[in-house]
Amino acid sequence: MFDSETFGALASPKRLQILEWLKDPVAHFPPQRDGDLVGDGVCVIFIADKLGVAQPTATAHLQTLARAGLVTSKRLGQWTFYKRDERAIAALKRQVRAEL
Amino acid sequence: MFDSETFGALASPKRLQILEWLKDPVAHFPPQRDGDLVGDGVCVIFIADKLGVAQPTATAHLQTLARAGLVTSKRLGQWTFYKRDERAIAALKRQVRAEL
DNA sequence: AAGGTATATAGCTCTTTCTCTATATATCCG
DNA sequence: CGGATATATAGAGAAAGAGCTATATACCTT
Repeated sequence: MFDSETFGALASPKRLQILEWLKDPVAHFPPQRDGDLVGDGVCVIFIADKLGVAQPTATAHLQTLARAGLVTSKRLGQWTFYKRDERAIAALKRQVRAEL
Repeated sequence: MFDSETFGALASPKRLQILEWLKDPVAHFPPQRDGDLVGDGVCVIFIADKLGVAQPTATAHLQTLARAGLVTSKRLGQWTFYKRDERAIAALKRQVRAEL
C-alpha cells in the first residue's frame, strides 16, 4: 500500500519545483564555498532565494520532502545540504507503476 | 510539469483506498441493480459504506478524484457511477517515470 | 571570547481540507 | 401525482498546511 504522506509531499508546486532543480543542481544554483552541489547537495538559503520564500519556509518544505524520503539532508559545519534520494525516488516510481 | 492537484488527490488514505477498490469492483462491492460494476462503475453509497464515511463525504472524495482526472463519473438514472480512468492513470504513470 | 553566518524552532495568521448534518435536486415507482 | 431513493450542495466546525517574523542553536572566524 502507498504511503499517502509521500503524495502529500508532492502535492505542492514549490516542492515539485525543488525536486526539479535538484535533478541538476549545477545548472540551477551558484557554486558553493563548502560542500559539493552534486555530491553533498544544495544549501537551504540558495533554495529559499530561488523559491522566493523566507528561509524558515524553505526549511519546512525541505523537511516535508525529507520526511517523505524524497530527499536526504547532510549537515556539514553550519550548512545543511539537501539532495534528491534517487534510490527512494526510483523505488517510488516502481511502486507507482506496479500499484497505482 | 506536474499538476500538483493530481498528487493532492492521491495524498489521502481514503482516496487511495477507493482507487484500489475500483481496480476490481466485483471483488469489493456487491452486485448493483442498475449499472454494471465494471462497465459503468460503482455507485456512491457502496463506496461511502465501505469507506465508513457519510455519503456527502464520499461524494467529496470522488469529486476530488474526478477533478484530478483519476476517475470518471457516469450518471444513470438516479445513480452516479464512478470508475477509474485507466487511460489517465496510465498517462500519469508515464509522466512519473519520465519527470519525477 | 565575540561576532557573524546558516539553519532550526516557536508562535502567529490565513487558507485549505476533512468531516458532519441538513437540505436541495433529480429520478424512479406505484 | 406522491413517496421513496440516490446524489449533490450548503454551511459549520475542527484540523492541517503555508507563509511570515522573531528567536534559538550551532558552527565558524578572527
